[in-house]
Amino acid sequence: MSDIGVTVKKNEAFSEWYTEVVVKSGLADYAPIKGCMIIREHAYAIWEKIQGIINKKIQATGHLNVYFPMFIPEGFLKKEAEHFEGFTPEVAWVTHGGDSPLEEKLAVRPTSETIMYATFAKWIRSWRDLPIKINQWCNIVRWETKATKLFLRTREFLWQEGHTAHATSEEAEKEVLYILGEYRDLMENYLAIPVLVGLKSDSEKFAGALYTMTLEAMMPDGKALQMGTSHNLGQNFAKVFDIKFVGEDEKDHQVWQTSWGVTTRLIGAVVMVHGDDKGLVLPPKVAPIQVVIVPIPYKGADAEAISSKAKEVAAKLQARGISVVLDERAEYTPGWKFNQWELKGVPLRIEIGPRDLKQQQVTIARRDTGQKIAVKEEEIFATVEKLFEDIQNNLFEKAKVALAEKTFTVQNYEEFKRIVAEIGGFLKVAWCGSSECETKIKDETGATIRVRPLENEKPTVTCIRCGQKAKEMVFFARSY
RNA sequence: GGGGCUGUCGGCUAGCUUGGUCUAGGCUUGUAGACUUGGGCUCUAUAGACCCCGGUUCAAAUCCGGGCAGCCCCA
Repeated sequence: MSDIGVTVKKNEAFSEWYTEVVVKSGLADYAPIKGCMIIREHAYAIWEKIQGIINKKIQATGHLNVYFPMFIPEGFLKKEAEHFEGFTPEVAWVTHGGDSPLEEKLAVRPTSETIMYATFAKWIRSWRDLPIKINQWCNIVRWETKATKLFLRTREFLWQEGHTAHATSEEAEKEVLYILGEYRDLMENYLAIPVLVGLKSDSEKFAGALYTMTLEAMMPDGKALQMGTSHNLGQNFAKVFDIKFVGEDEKDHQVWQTSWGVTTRLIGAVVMVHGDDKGLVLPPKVAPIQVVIVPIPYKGADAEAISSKAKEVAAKLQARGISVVLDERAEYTPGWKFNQWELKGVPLRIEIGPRDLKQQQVTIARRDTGQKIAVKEEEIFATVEKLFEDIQNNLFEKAKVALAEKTFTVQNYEEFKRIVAEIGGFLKVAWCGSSECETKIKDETGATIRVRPLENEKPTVTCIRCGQKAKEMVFFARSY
């Protein structure tokens, strides 16, 4: 284990800073397989927090967890042409069992629509079987050929994928928006990361979907990060997998479907958005360890009394549902511990030393601001709760400011190019709606349409690229 | 997709340009002990490395080729 802290500054060498923080804080490690990562204890604990939040949300609305095989027969993938075309370049194939070649090669799932929907066709016969609302937590393999980056782009990652089938188009549409709303709540109110929400353009939508809704965040280096997607699949898969039911009208109908997911990439976003030169900064709502208590047992001080006070405080906080670590390791100095827990992003640190004991108080330090305050013993819990709220809000507010600072409205293509090249960020522009302009802008600047916002305002100017009549205002950015 | 850079103890690195006292040095870390503890204490002892394959050469960490891996920049 390396115990040396972060050696580069976030605003000087962002990419290296990110890698250092991820590795040194114990979130992840490089795996001995190219493009793959080891998700370590700390990151997995954050992932479990995210799982808890999502499970609670979706289970409250009748979605249940399942598990489907990770192998998908080639024939399944091929059924929906656009889907197959979209995913086949990065599918990992299983071709042999032991030494014997398989009759039909198997894809290691790049996503599970096809294997699930082949099964839906068996499960669904009547309108009474609908809706189907399932979700699975699993790993996904997409054999990236581009440079990989811890959490943001790896060949294998973890996600949840929700899949639903409905009797009507309206129901499916409602589901897509419902999930979008819950994702937004997760990202903004738990991860403290503001997002732009809206539609993907046709060239960026999910392969096989009618349309894709997306949530996009802005990273400090000016690149956008797709945080989650919710797809309306329409009847595209229902047609090819023949998923039909007899309706109340006694006629055959095809189902309407949705799928939606978020991945471990969210953890990378938290690192990038909130982290600082000392390491991680975790929002209290998703911090696996919310409070660390560091006793300061001076020589000659009553170490026994300090230790028992620390235990007492820890127990009281734990009893109220707060996740606490009491760091009584004698072999490390307090200063060393401060640095280590700061690297790991623990939101609050409570110091208890002789001075505190004498005055029946503790010292509480905030991770986000570094501010230290003395708190009377009887006020510890209330103060901790209050500080959690403050930190959670502070992180979100800071991220909102950062997003606003990196959002530009431009009407001139030269200025557009300059901002993309020099600053990055989201560029709000008028767009004619043609994929030609979209492609040209991508080729000329590297920026793509990240979001077509839901609450669309009518453009008052012409298309940024072609100067023709504009259809809508969209957000361009370069992205991860 | 294109270009560039880099691989040395667990981590960070010196050495490489100009092959030879390199028997590979330092810091950090690990282990044992002592001393300490309000911001990465100090001391002692000890452990630990030239990415892999091939080539050139009397001689390779150093030069050449290939592989693998990582990073950066551009699209």
